[in-house]
Amino acid sequence: MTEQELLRRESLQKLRELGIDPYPPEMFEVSAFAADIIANYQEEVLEDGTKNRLNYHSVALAGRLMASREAGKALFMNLQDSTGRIQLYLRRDDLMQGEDGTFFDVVIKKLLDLGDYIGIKGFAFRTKTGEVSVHVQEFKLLSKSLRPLPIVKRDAEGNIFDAFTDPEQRYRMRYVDLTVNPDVRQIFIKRSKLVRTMRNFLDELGLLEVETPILQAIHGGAAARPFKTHHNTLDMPLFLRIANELYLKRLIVGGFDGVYEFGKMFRNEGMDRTHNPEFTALEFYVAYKDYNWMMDVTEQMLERVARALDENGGTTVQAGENVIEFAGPYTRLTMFDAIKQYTGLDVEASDESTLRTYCRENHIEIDASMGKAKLIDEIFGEKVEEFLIQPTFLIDYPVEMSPLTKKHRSKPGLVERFELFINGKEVANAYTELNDPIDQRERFEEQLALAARGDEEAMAMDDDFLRSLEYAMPPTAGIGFGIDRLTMLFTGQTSIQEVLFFPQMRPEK
RNA sequence: GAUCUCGUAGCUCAGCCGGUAGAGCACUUGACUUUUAAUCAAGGGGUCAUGGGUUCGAAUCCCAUCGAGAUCACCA
Repeated sequence: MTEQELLRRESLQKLRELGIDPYPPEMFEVSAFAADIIANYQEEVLEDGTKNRLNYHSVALAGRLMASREAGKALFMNLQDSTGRIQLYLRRDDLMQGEDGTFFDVVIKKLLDLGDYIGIKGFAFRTKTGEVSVHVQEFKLLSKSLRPLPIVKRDAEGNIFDAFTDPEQRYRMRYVDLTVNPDVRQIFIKRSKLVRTMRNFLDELGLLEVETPILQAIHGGAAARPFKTHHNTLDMPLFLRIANELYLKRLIVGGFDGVYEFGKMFRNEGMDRTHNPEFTALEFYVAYKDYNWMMDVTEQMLERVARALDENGGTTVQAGENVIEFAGPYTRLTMFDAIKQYTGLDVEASDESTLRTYCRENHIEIDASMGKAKLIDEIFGEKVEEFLIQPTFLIDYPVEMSPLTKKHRSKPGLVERFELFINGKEVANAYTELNDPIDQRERFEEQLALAARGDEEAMAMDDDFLRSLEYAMPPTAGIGFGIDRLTMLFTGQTSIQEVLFFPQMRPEK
C-alpha cells in the first residue's frame, strides 16, 4: 500500500475512535444540486449596501469532496455532485459543538480526504469574489475514500492541468475517469439520450420493443465469426449472437406489425478504434413497408436525434473538419453510380476478369474466392466509402452480397438494399426483406456454395427460419443501426472505447 | 495476427549519447475566519512494467515477456 493509502486508513480508524461511522447506513436527504444553485441563485443589494439573499435559504447537498483550501479558521471546499461542482464555505465558529472545536479542527481539517463523499446543509450566498457558494451549517461524512484520486485542476480560463489522460487507466478504472473528467460523463449522457430519442421515435411509430435470444444454436443473420460457449445441462454448443435479424423476422411472421430491439451483438473479430467484441445494434422491422419507406423514416429519426443532442436544437454535427447535416433528405445513390462517380469504372458493364484487372491495377487486395459482387464491394470499400461524408443512402446492391434481401423490383441482379454512410463510415444497413421462402432457400444454398469456395463470411442455413417464411411473412422493411458508431458521430469521438463504459481490455497483470 | 511507439512517485511529466532518481500537483507538519490552479515555510514518498543479458557500473544499451496506443489486415 502506498503512503497515502496508509494515511487514509489511519484516518478511517481515528474517525471510528471519535465515534464517527465512516460508512453510515442512513439515507441523506438531498434537496438541491450544485448546477441549479449556481444557475438560479439570486440576491438583491439594499440601499445601505448590504446584500439580501432571495432563495436557497436552506439546502442539503451531497457529493464528493474534490478540493479543499484552508484559510485559518475557515475552509473552502469544492463539492462535486451529479450536476457539477459548487464551492462550500465552512467556518470553525459555525461547526462548534458547544465549546468543543474538535469536529472542525480534527474531523474536517485532518481526517477528511479528497474523494470522500460528504453531505452538507446550509444556505447559498455569493462570496466577495463573486462565486455562488454554500455556507455550511451542518456537515456529515457519507463515505470515506481510501485511495487518492488524480487531481485535475482548471484555471479561470478553463485551462486544464494534470488531466487524467492515460487511456489504459481511464478504461480500466472508468469510475475514476467519470469522477475527474466531466467531459467523459457528458459523452455517456448523450449516448443515453440518443437511445432514448430513438426509442421514443419507434414507440410513436407504434412498434413493439422486444427481446430475442442472445444464446443461439445457429448464428445467423450476418457474416462474422461467433463466440462459442457450451450449455452444460443440454450438453450442446451455443453461440453468442452475431445478429438478431432472423428472430425479429420470425416475430413479424407471428403477426406483429413492427418490432424493434436494442441489443448487444458479439463478434469474434479483431479489435480497433471502431470495433469492440461486443457492440450495440438497434434493429427494427416493419410489415407492409419497403426500403424506400425505410429511407424516409431513417431521415426523420436521425434528424430528431440530432436536434435532441444539439444544445441549440440544431441539425448539424461537427465531425473533425466536416460539418454533417442531419436534416433530410439525404442523397440516394446506387452502388454502381457511386463507383462510376468516384472511379469512372462502369462495374455494371464489366465482367469478373475486368474487375480483377482493375483491382490489381489499383492495389486492391483480392483473392480467388471472390465473385463479381465481392469484387464490386471491395472496389467500393477502397475507392468510394471514405468520401461519403454527408449522410448518403447507398442503394441497390448485387444479389450475391445480400442473401436476406428481396430482389429488386425492376433491376435484374440487384436487391432492394441500402446502407447509410456518414462521415465515411457505414452506420445502418437496411432491406426490403426477402419473404419468398423458395428464393430464400436458394440464397442460403448459394451461400453454402460460396462457403465451399472458401468464403468464410458465407451465411449458414437456418431451417427453422425457412419454415417460418413458409408460413408467410408479410412484405417487410428492416434496418440495423450501429449505436456505438452513431454515438461516436454525435459526440465527436474517433475511438469506440470512448463511447463504451467498459471497453474490452486484456486482464491486468 | 503484423509493424511502429510507449510503460519512471497517487496523477501529469522530465531524466535516456551509461556514473548515487527529479519537478509540479496530490500527501504530511506549521501559519492564515471570503479562498478559488489559494498562498507561504518545512518535510515524506520510487522493485524506473517484469525477467534476462552486456558492463567495474543500467531508468538509460540489447533480448524476451506482459500491458497500452497508433497504423495495417479482418469485420460493423
